[in-house]
Amino acid sequence: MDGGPADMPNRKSPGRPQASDRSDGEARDVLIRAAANRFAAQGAEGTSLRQVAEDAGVTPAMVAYYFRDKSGLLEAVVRKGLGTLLEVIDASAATHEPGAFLSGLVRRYLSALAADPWIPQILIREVISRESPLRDLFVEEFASHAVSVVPDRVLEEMRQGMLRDDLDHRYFILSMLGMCLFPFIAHPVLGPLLHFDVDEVFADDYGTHVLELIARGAQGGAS
Amino acid sequence: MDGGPADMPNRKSPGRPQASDRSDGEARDVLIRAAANRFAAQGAEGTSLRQVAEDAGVTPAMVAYYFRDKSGLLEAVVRKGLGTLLEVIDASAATHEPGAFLSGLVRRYLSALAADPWIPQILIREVISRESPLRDLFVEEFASHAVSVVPDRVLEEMRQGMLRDDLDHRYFILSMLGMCLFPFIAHPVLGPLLHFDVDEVFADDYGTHVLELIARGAQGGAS
DNA sequence: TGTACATCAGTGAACGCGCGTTCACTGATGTAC
DNA sequence: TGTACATCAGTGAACGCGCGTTCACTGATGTAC
Repeated sequence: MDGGPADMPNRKSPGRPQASDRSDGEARDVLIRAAANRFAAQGAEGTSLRQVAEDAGVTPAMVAYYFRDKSGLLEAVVRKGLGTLLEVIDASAATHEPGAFLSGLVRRYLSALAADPWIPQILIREVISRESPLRDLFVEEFASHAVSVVPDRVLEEMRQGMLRDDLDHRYFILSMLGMCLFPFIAHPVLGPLLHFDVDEVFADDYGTHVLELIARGAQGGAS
Repeated sequence: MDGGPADMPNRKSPGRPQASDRSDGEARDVLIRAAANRFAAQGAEGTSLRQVAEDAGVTPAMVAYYFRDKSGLLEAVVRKGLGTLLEVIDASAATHEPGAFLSGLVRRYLSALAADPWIPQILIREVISRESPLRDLFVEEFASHAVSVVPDRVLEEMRQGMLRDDLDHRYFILSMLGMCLFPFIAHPVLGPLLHFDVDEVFADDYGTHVLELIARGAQGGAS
């Protein structure tokens, strides 16, 4: 019955695994992906490291090994999400065609969120609304850069006449962010009720809606 | 030193309290208010019943006494918030002046959220995005009613020519909800960065911004 | 109008479970001589 | 080219703390006779 050292198909066994056993991603990345999905679905406090570890196919002790503790794991997840969003901002800022910044940003933003819906969910639930060390990370690593780029470009589009110059740009940014983020957060409950799904097609259609709303407003001919 | 039965200024003592001791609100209401604030600031899972009880000036056992368990307390908090929002919808729906429904709804909505910022924070974090029994409560007690009223009135305003009839009303509702809710959720982190506060004055100014965005769009003369 | 009793609004100590975290090991891999 | 050793990637059992929850009580209040 004991066919030798290679008769266990499962990976779980003490000692350093053979290099051939290590599947595609390293344990560290697998943990981050598993944690991102769990944290988005259940909240970080509602998720146990045992759950995350089981999803990732490793032992909970691995969290301490790679991330020191649970908060380190959450921080790694958040850093990954913020990195994605920073790329979106910088890619949009690279365009200097007049009036193309805002529309490019909206489309890239929605597309990125549709690809990784855990990003807005975790940012809203674990970072933006909670007072925590992650808040500082968010401000230092992301918001300060975003705030130094986006409002300037919005004001520039106002000066170029692409946007009304009597807009309060702070309110405008708030409403843009709200429009773009909300569908991804509300999707679990409003998706079935309003019949929408968050995928690449939705990102495209909804982006068109948002940009048209900016361009023409929503009011009909009877103004 | 022992001056008799009335020498303890603090309330904590075994036995039923004297009627005169019972301060304004009953313990049940005090617990709901304390829980609403804590849950909004730290999340429900990040809040212990001992914290809530201490804020309310009672014993954690009181949660079981009035609400059976922690989930019952959260449910009571959510019911209270949904009740407030239902009143807002019904008050707005009572107006039958053409075109006044949507603007009235936005203004009342923002005003109600400014008065009780814990409502959007708890709805987003504990109800809307999480799969839980609260989701069903939300759908049955609130969303089904809201969905039976709001889209019809929006479609009516489209027919009356107040709104463009080529709008996708589902996307329109999503973007309106996002614009109205987001500032209250993001306020803890974006408030200091964008210099805004969520109070009655903000509700008024921001409401004007949102309604103008709907009415005219954001685009300048160079369209 | 007294009195006995049920009820009501709460206390406070204790329990047990699940969680994050720790720690002593293990066996494969890379490296110096 | 061997061999000894440090390192690396991971296991798995155990620990202790804090949490939600339970339970036996307590003393004021309302009520029936």
